[in-house]
Amino acid sequence: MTDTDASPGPVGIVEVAALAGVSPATVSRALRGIPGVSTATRQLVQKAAADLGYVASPQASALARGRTSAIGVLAPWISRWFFTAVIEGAQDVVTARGYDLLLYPLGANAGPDAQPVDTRGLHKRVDGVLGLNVPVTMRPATLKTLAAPLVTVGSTIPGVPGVRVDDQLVGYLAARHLIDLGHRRIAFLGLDPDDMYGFTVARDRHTGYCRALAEAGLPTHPADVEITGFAVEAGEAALEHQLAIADWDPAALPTAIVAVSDEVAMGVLYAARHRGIRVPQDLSVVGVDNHDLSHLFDLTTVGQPVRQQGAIAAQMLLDLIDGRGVGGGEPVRLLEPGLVVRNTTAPPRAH
Amino acid sequence: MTDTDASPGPVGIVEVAALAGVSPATVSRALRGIPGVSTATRQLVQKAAADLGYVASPQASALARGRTSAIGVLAPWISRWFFTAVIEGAQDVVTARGYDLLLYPLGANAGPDAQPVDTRGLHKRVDGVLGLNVPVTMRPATLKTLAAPLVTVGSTIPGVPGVRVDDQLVGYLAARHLIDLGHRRIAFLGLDPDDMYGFTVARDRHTGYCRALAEAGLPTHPADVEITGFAVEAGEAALEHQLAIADWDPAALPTAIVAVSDEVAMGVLYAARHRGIRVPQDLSVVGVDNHDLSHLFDLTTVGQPVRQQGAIAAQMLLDLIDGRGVGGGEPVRLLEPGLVVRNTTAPPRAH
DNA sequence: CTGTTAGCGCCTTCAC
DNA sequence: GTGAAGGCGCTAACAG
Repeated sequence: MTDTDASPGPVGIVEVAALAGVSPATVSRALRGIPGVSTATRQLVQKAAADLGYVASPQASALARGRTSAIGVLAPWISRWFFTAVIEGAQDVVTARGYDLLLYPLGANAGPDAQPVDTRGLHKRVDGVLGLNVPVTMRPATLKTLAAPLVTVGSTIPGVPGVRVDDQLVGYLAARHLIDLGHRRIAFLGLDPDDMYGFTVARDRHTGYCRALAEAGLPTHPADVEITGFAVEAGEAALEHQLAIADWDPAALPTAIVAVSDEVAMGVLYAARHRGIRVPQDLSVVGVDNHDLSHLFDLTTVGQPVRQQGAIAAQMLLDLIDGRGVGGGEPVRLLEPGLVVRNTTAPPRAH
Repeated sequence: MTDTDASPGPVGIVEVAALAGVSPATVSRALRGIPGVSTATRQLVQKAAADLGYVASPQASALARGRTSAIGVLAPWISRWFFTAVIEGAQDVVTARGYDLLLYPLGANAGPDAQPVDTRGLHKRVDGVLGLNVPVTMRPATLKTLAAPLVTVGSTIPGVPGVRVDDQLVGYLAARHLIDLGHRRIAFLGLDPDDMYGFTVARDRHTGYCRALAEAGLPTHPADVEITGFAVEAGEAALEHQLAIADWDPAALPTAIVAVSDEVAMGVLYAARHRGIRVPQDLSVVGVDNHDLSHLFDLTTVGQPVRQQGAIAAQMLLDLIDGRGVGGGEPVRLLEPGLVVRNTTAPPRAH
């Protein structure tokens, strides 16, 4: 395995061709595993390429083939654990197939007054797009001008293939767990700020929560449902707000809380601790995600396979790019969530 | 602002040229803000381009200019908070300058028996590389074949420009804070697994810690320094190990701990809680980073400006790419860490 | 100030 | 099974 190229000039396909004593066309064919090249020639070329340390220019290749060998990740931002975990899952798959991953964080553009994302020309950069909780503001016209296959992870867009966890089941499992423990007044902290992102996630989880309550014959109290988004701070604020509504009497709080994400749950735990509310004795809390750090809080949560969603979505996207439709079935793959019981849930205090 | 292009065929530079009644070359010049185009013509072209929804093909442009307008991020992995925060900081800067960000996680290749990273051809994909805690295994020959400007963040490579926090000062501030509180036996949990990554980070922080102890005339006890890496689990394990060494007698533990990262500190806090060791009454803990979630643990920590490091590094890299050397001075920018006192540190128990 | 002429490096018809 | 020619879409160097 020779690993040096002392050649000063950049090595292109012609250099390899010269060394191997064949034409550039043959080099191209040989190196890409295209049939119609004798085994002997192929090996000869491969050796020459290796000796020279040749790697085809992605730009030139892209220009000639009309393919970029890159896929883009569209996400509101990336510093939330969920997104990076999905990206890692996707990365493995696309890398193995020779694709690069481009980051397109929407940043400020994910907010309520987001500009319609300019996706024109995106298809010139990437062969496909992975949309992580793509905001509603993207849908109207921009998606049409995207002109590249799109697969979503998390929040779903009608008519667009995607991967997500069964969010209604998520909400159901969380609420059901609390009901089974004996709770009868359960809050849901986690509706989306009005149309902020257009996530279907929060709404679906709320729906599942409502179903569990209904099944158990429990009433739903409007004040027990809060709009939070997914951030830690929102969880803190929501518990404070609940306290305020309860006239600062902890005993008047719901006895249990379903948080839309582990981050929100962490915020709730934090606020509870600082208010002297004991978890789980005074208040039970369930999160969602099984965040990498959730075990540090002994947080009971409804886990979802995050990296796996990224991997599956990437696979679907690559298949789409290759013309293979999403493997004959539903366009949206639903994964199963699973309850992870730790220590932030317990039966309610006896009155 | 017309925003539709009903034209079926893809619009290229010639279409725009035709509509504007000029040559492709003029379109190219006008759209890229190159001087030597009359204001009238420029506006004409811009209007035509807008009407057609034209965006130049990055590949074609790259091929013609010999520039990719992309920069690569080389990192062990991305799901650690530090890395994503750095990336976000960098993203803003590069995006504003029209560059894309490519992800090159080293993945399994970051481990002790990592393959020398294959960076040949990387320069064909990107104009520059941002190295986040690039492992030692990359240094030998691979860096030479990189053939593209490199700027590091975090761990430094001799002779390579970079941005990092003053890690010795980090270690010093953490230890000094504990000393000032009255602690006399302070552990350091955080040396790197032997040469695993070749980070300079851990070593430097340890050096600062030693200096603070020496200044205070305190002895350093070898058993009080542990190899952990940067992960949560390592923090848990390290405290368990400390307990084992102390024959499971909490009173025989050091009274304070400097953890190399907030994640390690979180692990320590978790283990302490489960062992009934009270923080900060029985044990003080200081972390490093000021992680987004560290306030949830009331964690005292030595904060560093993470996103800012990403932004500065990106700026340096772009300057390097543009031929402007790193603005006349040290090749490595040192940022100041700052102690953030919360509630995991207190004076030691009186004997 | 603007147009014309050559490529950038590779891939893909077509011939052989 | 292999080679020769043309072009992917844009930009840079030279004219004018």
